[in-house]
Amino acid sequence: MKPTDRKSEIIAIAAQLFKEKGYSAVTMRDIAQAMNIKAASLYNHIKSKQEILVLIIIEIAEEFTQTMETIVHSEENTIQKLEKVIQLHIDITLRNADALACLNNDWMHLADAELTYFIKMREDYEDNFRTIIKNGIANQEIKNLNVEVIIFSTLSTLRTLYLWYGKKKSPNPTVLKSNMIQVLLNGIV
Amino acid sequence: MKPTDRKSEIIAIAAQLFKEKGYSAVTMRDIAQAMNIKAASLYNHIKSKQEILVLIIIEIAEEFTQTMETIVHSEENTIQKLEKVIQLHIDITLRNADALACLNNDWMHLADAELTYFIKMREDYEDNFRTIIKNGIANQEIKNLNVEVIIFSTLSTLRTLYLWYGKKKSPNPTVLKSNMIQVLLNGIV
DNA sequence: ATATCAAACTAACAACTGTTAGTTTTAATA
DNA sequence: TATTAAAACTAACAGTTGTTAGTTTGATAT
Repeated sequence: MKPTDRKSEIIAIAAQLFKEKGYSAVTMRDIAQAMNIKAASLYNHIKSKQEILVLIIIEIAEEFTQTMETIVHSEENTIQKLEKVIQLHIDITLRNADALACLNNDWMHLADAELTYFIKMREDYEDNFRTIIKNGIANQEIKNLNVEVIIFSTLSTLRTLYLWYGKKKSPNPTVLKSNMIQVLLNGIV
Repeated sequence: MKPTDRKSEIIAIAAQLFKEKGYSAVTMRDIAQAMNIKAASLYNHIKSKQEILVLIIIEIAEEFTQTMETIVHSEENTIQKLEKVIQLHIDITLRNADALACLNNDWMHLADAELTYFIKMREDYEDNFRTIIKNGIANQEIKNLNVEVIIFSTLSTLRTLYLWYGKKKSPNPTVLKSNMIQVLLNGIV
């Protein structure tokens, strides 16, 4: 479970702290203290605080973007595609909830090229999601409701999974997935 | 639209800035600049930066808590109660999206008594929501799915409404409400 | 015209921020 | 044992932070 090299360790601990208090509220001295070293020592491993944020966010954003790309262009039907999207979010949440929290809350503190890049990926992701839903409606696999409402209610839930997972009352991954599919696709009534 | 007194004006502008960058990343000088005054002048109207946060968050949290209390103890059936909850979130989102964003993202920067108070209100709110769902399942008004999954998928969507409202593609409030009820209660498939 | 008072201002503070430079420690290798 | 390189350290920097003290401005009421 423990990261092998020191740099990964810094990134993991930083993500954890960012999740709790947000990027701006966490100081380099906070991160250092959590590792039982001094702040200056961090710079033997990383270039800047900003670099930590980039390393936390971009990799995971790329995984979302690329997997979504694959799903959209697959030959499956709409329901199967949506199940794959749900699976994607659950997988990443289980693997790295801290980084996901950071991506959700602190992306706006990215700078320059990385900020632009991130926004582009997010737009692409949502556009691909929109395509799936629109095709589903056209095929009558999905009810003819407002597309934006469908997208945002589904994505809101999937994006904030990290907030709920790990709580006492949250179910195990398998139950979570099947229930999530039920709730998001078929409703609760 | 413009707040009558200067203090409300500060709170409104602060909420707007907090929404964009988060509490910690916004400085008193940022807030002052947005009002075309100097940072020190803010202290003629407010006690501290922390007080601004409290004023933004607590009032709105109390409204959620109290209205939810009323809904739970009403004589309506489960579906009607859930519709009222959806209505509550939409109403507050439309009236004060900035404060809602702040409540969602910056509550952890509350301190001492207010932090405790806020967490208590949030727990009460979720407990009441849980009660509604459990009763609904017992009455067979709601499918017998995992209660926590139902709660968190619904609440996630309602809580992050502020992220979506105001975007070009978002529908008008009436359409939003009816579609939201459809999607959250009856599903999309 | 004078007094009043809210609300702006200037100047400054002590603490904290990210970061750099240069030095010492630690542990593995030759 | 001596050498080396990674990774820790101390000390300090320049800029920013929330906040206070004391002063000036400008409009309103006397």
